[in-house]
Amino acid sequence: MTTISDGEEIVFEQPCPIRDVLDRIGNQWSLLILEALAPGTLRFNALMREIGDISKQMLSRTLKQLEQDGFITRTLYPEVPPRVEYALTDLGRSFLEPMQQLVAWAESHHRAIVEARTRYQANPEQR
Amino acid sequence: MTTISDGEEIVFEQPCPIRDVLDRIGNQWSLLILEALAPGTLRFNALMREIGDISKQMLSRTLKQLEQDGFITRTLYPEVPPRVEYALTDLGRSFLEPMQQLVAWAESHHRAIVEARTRYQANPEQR
DNA sequence: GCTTACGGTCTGTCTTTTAGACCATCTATT
DNA sequence: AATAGATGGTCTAAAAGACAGACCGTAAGC
Repeated sequence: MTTISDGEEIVFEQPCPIRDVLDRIGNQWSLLILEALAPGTLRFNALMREIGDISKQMLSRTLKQLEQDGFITRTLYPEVPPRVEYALTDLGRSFLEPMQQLVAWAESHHRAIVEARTRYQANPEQR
Repeated sequence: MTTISDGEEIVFEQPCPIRDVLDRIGNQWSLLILEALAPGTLRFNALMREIGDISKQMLSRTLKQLEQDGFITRTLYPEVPPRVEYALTDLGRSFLEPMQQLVAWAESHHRAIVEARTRYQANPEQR
């Protein structure tokens, strides 16, 4: 992400929206979190368990980003121990559709990719 | 990526294909490269110019991955100076469809995301 | 009084990304 | 004749990012 100093304030350049969106959702964790939230609201630790191998830090940070970008809401119930619920917004839900297409593609072409890798490793002569 | 030692050899776990596919195409550069190649074959330096702010190293590395995974082909013409052409395979082209959907979503919801960010920064009190 | 659970933050380490120099060969310019 | 630029990369050192794990305060359960 390029930043240019415009007088006193910092301006974030977003030449094409794709870059901008990719910066956020173009990482493993964001997509996995959105997928985990697709069926419904989840709490912090429930998300951790659902995803399995994400660290607290990355979950916390990614959730913050997703909230910031309007994909999810964060609701804190001031109980003890605290309860925090994360849920998709309309924007987040609208993103599910293209994402599901991607996931579907991944599932149906996974075998082809694995095969391509095997082929690649079997023919190192032409490199 | 989790690895478990299975007796003598190392086994790479790929519990869900989504993780596996995301590992490769779930990064900025891969998607941008595939998008750049969508209209047709391009040479190395042409790709650099097209994408603009990618380093040679990352371009080289990501192209290698994409080739490995069967998304693109690499054709070296042994001339001087050397000419290397990158083109989408059928697999790569088939990926364009879900990707275009994602790009379309990004374009049409970009404004909403930027607005969400602005709102977020305007209301720091509830955090 | 010790452990567990909650939702995180902080720290130090490890990995990835980046910018930029470098390589060999040829053509075009000065 | 010297030099600059283009080709498609690799290499290195520094910056940025991700990770695991310790830590926090409060309260309930044992």
